[in-house]
Amino acid sequence: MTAAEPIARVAIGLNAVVAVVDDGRPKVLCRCDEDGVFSLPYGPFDPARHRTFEIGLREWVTRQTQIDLGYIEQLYTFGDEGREAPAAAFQEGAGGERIVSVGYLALAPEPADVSAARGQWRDWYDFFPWEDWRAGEPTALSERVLPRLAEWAARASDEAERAARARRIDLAFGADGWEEERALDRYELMYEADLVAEAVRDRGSDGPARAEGAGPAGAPMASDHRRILATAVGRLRGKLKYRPVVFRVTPPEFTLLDLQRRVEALIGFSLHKQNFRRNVETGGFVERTGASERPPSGRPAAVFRASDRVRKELAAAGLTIPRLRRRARFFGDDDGGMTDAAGSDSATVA
Amino acid sequence: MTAAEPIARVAIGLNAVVAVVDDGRPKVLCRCDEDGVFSLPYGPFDPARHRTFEIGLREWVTRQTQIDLGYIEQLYTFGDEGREAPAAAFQEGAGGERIVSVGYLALAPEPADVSAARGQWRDWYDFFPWEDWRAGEPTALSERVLPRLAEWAARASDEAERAARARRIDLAFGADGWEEERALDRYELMYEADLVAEAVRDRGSDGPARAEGAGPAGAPMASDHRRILATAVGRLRGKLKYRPVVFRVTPPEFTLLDLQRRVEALIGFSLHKQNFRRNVETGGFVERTGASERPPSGRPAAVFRASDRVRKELAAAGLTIPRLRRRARFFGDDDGGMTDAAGSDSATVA
DNA sequence: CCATATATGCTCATGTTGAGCATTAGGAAA
DNA sequence: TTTCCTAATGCTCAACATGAGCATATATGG
Repeated sequence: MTAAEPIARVAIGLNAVVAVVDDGRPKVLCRCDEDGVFSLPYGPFDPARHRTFEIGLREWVTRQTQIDLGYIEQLYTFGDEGREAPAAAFQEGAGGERIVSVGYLALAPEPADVSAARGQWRDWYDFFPWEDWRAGEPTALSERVLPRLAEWAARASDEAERAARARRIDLAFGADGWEEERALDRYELMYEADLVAEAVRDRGSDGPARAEGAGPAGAPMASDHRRILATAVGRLRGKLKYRPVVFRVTPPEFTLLDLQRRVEALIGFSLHKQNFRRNVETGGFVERTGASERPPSGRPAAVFRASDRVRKELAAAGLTIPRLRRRARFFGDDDGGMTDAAGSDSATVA
Repeated sequence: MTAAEPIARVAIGLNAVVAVVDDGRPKVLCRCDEDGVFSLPYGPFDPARHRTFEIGLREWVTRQTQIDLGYIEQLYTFGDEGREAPAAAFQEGAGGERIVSVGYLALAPEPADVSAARGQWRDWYDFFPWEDWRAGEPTALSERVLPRLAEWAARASDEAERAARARRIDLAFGADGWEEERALDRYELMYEADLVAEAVRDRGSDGPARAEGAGPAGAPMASDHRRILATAVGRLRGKLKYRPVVFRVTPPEFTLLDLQRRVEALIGFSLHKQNFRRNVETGGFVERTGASERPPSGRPAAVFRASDRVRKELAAAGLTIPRLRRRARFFGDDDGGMTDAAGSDSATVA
């Protein structure tokens, strides 16, 4: 009741997942340290200098990569012990102490040149090979990941735990259908099952991950950055379906196929071309510029841009990007399943 | 590049929005201080004692209200200056310094008795009268809130700002259809426009809010708690449509009308009874117990419970609640509008 | 038995979705 | 030029989902 306790202060780290689609691939801005370990741009939050997290984040990213962030959105705040420590070395004088990470997602229409700043744009599927279903189910998934998860479930101490593990695997890895937004669940499960290198690193456990490198378990990242990246992947995938965020990773003018490829890159699976076009056009998201573009071969494609309405909405800085009325369905979808969504989260544009 | 700066430490506050539906009304657990100001249960996060935020949060809530939280989910982390300070008095020795609030949403099937702990279950529409459309558009909205927002827009210094304000009002307050999930956007806009008492308090500005009390602008709360509550309302409303979360605010057995009323209470508008039933039944979310219940008058209603599938899913503690495949629509909805959603966010059950 | 209040069953027009066929328009090869 | 090849585009269709509302069933209280 009486809330008088000595207050512990905590160091807060700001992490950015800066995503673009380049050459048909979803890429994320990374830095690569001396040991070849990738990390996200990050830095400590200093309340004395920054009125908001976002201001601090923008400053850190600019300082580390020379990039000015446009659209950004808060993802999640990670506060659990043992996930951030090993590589959270940005701090001097914070050794061993808890660091809370606030993750952000930023989107940009193209990869800026970051070579001067030791930056790199990495295909995010390097970190999550099992998430890319554009060419069908990834072989790494069925041949390596799932069997190992099954072993992990089997290793459970008792039957109840075994069943619980099996159920979680089914849910995350889609026993009844792959759900692309579950990227975080999948990564977390693999972490728990010691299938990713970070788990071995953090827990000193000795799993199959040690020998893998960037194989079926994907490339590891510093600290809890891969977890933050997985959060970003899942969040962006969810959002793509309900918000015109694609236009944040798209140049002002584009063909519908280009647009589709960007969506596919992020969402991780392929779409029916004609239906995609119908959806986008009849939905009033795009409008023709009148120009057309000749592909290397084939009929020229009409060039589009985001519709006036969408552009207005994207310009509504500091306010959540809008949607129109969505009929309420309770509480699931067509398959009788349930989908994952969240309420309004805010986003800002520099 | 070199990340060596002295690291500032920050106090972190954990805030819980504990929601139930009681007697057809959505209620939130509050504490009421000496001055009659409501606040959410909260307390500082102490990394030395709590391995995770959630553990800390559960402890605080239990200590303050004797309640053991079940399902909880992280909402958002608020770090901006000037929103938390005035009433964030839980700390001794943190005076004036920045406090970061991590907000959580908790759901329970019924209101526990919290009278002994100075707790109260308050109808959340006391705080957001404009959010309850169950009986049609709230008069407070059209008669008081909207006109004042229009005045605020008109007061803008220049035309560009005026247009921007008008656009934001349209988006948040649904010029083309009310979107129930936008609760946070609406509250934030009202805060910016000095329509809510907290704005006056925080900024010392002198708006119409001062004279309102809990009138059309709703009852104020301590610190930034009302903002956190608005976040919770929006998030829960969004989630209700895609996840079987209703069953977290529902007793094990219920009639379909009871279920519907709970959804309506949270979502803030009324539903077509037969269609709701069709949706819930054909979706396989519920199953009949065989029993029936006699209402005060009228035909007895069949008693249902959450289906086996739903119960299993709800039991998947520590993992995001599942959904089945949702067909990808890009990137909007039927009306050609765009909807708000987010990716996977995790939730745990005690 | 009648009036009243729900619960519950069903129908219907409309709109959406997933698939796929057919046609069109450039460049390149024959 | 004519023929191929490759995409872009236009359209059709069946299955299903959604929003509304009519009709019936089963209680309770005169």
